[in-house]
Amino acid sequence: MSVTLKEVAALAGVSRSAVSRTFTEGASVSAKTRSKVEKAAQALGYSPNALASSLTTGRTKLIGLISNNFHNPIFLEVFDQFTRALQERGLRPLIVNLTDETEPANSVRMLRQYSVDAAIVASSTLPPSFAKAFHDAGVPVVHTFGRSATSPEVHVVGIDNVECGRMAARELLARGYQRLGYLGGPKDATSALDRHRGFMEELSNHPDIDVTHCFAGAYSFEAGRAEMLRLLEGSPAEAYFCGDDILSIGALSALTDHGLNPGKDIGIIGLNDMEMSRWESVDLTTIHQPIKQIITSSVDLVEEMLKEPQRYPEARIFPCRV
Amino acid sequence: MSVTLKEVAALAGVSRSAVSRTFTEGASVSAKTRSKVEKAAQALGYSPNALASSLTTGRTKLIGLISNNFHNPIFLEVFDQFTRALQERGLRPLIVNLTDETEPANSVRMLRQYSVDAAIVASSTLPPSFAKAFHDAGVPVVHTFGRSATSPEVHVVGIDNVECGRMAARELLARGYQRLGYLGGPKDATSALDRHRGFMEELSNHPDIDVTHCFAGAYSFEAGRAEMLRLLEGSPAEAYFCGDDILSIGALSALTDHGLNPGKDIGIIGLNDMEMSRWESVDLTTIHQPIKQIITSSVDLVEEMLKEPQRYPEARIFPCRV
DNA sequence: GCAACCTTTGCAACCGATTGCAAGTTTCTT
DNA sequence: AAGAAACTTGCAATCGGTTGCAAAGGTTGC
Repeated sequence: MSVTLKEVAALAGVSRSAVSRTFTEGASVSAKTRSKVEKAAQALGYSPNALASSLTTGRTKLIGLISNNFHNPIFLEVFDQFTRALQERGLRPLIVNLTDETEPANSVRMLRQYSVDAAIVASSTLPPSFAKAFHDAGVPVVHTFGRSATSPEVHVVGIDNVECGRMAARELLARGYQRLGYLGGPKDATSALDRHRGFMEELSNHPDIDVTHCFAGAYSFEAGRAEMLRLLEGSPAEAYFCGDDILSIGALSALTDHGLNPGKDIGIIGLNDMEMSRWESVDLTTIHQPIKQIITSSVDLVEEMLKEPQRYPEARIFPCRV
Repeated sequence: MSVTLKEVAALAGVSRSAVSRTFTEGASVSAKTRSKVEKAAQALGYSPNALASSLTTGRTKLIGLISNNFHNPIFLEVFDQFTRALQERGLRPLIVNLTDETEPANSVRMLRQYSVDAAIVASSTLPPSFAKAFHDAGVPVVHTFGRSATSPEVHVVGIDNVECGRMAARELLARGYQRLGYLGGPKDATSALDRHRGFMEELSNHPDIDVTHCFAGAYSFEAGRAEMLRLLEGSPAEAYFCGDDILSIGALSALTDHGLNPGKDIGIIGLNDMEMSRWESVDLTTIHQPIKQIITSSVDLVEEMLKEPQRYPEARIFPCRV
């Protein structure tokens, strides 16, 4: 089917080792044989089989990219950045879609079958224990968008969600709102829980402020919208902090439908910096998460782990801004 | 590092072949040895190395998934569906992000290095020649969202974009508009060109209708919005057919900003059925593309090609509806 | 011109599996 | 109970590469 080392060696009139060495960085080959080999390889259209060589070298350059978040539009950008960052470094992303699956066992087995060099868990709705399962199986792992505090067992790259919650609280206070609300989603996202915690923490210093909370049924436009509509039936707060931009957009849509003016009648502050939030003519106030840096840093970390697998777990936390 | 066949064989007290056969569908092993092997494998936590076996079997179950479309939100769903459909069938997606890259040579080489069993080119902005490069290199390929007409050389799965253009024209005519416009994007998307052609074709039967066209600078919200704003400066048509929903949404936003009421003051018809189009309180009329079926069918086709590589190229075209 | 050294090269073993073949077992016929 | 047929099993070669080792070749110094 495809051209092999042997055929190139035969054509070039050298041994198989010579061919192998020509394509190996830093191996000992004379200029003369190298050029003979290169000519032969060119003629036959040869390129080395990465999988076969991985057998002896123990490196596949395959990186498992694992996520369960295929609905939040922000993740399209996440995948874009990840795939590009990986391929720029000569690594290949092997995707695992975890929708409807929370058990790590399967993914771990699959990725070990393909001998990935490392895995990236990109999700805030997967528990730290999930990432740890890879670590325990001997697969170097980075948990991107993970929570730092409770898992010093694996590398984590992300933001300080508690601090983001505080920021949101401070921002709304600064704008003079008196009755605040938190609009969150399902409790399985550790990130949103942390944001909630930070929000409450900050407000506990202001006993005069009235604060309520409520939770939508999912992290989705529909759920955010439905929840806000429900709130509008009763007596809503003056401003809400939404656990995620996708909820914010839903909530905004509900406000508009009710003829309310977001930012004037009811304040909304989101988090994630979705491209869409800039689209809306009413510009949503949002807390910016430096996605690009987070991802670059995650991939850096992966590369470092390839060199030094036993590296001590590290948390890289990036600051956010309103 | 990880457990190998040999160790399992040693523990179970059988030959390596016996172990290999217990993990191979339809191989000849007695119940007794099978159970011995399974027990040993269990104890050691063994699972076969897919890459090593690919060496002899010639099958990796790796499928290249190639796209350059990481900005249109509809593609998050596309990736979701593709990755799930592939993994349900025991295949693994190896992603290639083609942003800023139009030369097939690199991707072809890379995917051959990893001996992918097949490739899926998922994009309407990549030329048929791109997909053909894989075919020529001996890699079975399916071009999803490709154009059927001019490339009987590779398998194509998608919709009839010309017919979609006609549908849009008929729909707008049925609503009684007299002055119609086409709002397209850059000319590199064959899909949008075909839609344009169908639109014009249909209208050529109605010489009494006034038709204009214009092109936005990109397939993006911003570009659609900017172009519509520009149109509103002059004397816009009564209704527009947009080459893609993302343009439609941008255009809608422009209308709203001008205090116009989409659907009443100016009609807009889009194409792609973005989730977002349902979000807008003003519901955008859009031509629905059966994404899920298209993808399932693409993956079916990939599977069939694995069995029968020389299969004659086929175009699978799905109907759309308004 | 010779010894000591460094570079280049091929041999052969190995990575982790699969598989054709032939020998050994078991089961079925008659 | 003997022979045929069917099933199991291990050996050894193979897939496409890599790499330690030792021999061969080339330099250098004296």
